[in-house]
Amino acid sequence: MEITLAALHGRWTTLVVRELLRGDHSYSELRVALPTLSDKVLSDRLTQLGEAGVVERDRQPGWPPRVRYALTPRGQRLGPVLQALWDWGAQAPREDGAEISCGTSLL
Amino acid sequence: MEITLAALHGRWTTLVVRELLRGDHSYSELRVALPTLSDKVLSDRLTQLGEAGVVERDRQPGWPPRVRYALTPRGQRLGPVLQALWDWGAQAPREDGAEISCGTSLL
DNA sequence: CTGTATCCTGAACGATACTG
DNA sequence: CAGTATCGTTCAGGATACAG
Repeated sequence: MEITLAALHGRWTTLVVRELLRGDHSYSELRVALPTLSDKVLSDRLTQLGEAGVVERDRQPGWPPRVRYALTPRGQRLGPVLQALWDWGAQAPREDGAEISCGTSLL
Repeated sequence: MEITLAALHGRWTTLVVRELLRGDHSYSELRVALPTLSDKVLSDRLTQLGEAGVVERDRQPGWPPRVRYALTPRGQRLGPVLQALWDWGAQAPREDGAEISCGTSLL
């Protein structure tokens, strides 16, 4: 559990993972999708996630430089985890019973 | 999802919740079960979790003061969430396939 | 017993500017 | 395009002492 929390450490990490769950992205695509993150933080998170074995960096030769970020198999398995986080947050306001009916997905 | 992460905010929050998933506890029982937390942090987490509607504080009259902390129904529903975090962390080291066979539980 | 008050440190965050 | 460097701010966390 500590491992997971360490991998997801940081306020924005889950958002980055969520974005990559939809498919791989370039750096600028991530920047557009997550405008609240500064360059530094986005870079930090990508590095951290790389070290955690969650994302893979694919640098393509040529000019201009193109880099694609994709989830590793291990990263893909974070899908259910994020879904669990999402679900609890979505149903949390209700005291008990009577959950939100539709099967909302985070994707 | 932000709601969930806000509720679980802090390095030690999940450990407090995990402890309370086993049943309600007094303050001193929590302190013994979680020796790594300073008084301040434990108090902070309990207050935060109270405001998040996850734990309930039950102050009993008389002397010496006795207080019991218990999860609300909403807090109980964090069980599967923590389990998801636990599971990912437990299987993460393996690249793919061949998971840890036993159905380890965090409780 | 059950906490709160205070002070301190280190880490995350955010903005901006700059490099390969 | 894809980042890194630097700097200042903010905030969680740890230790200790004190209070209801």
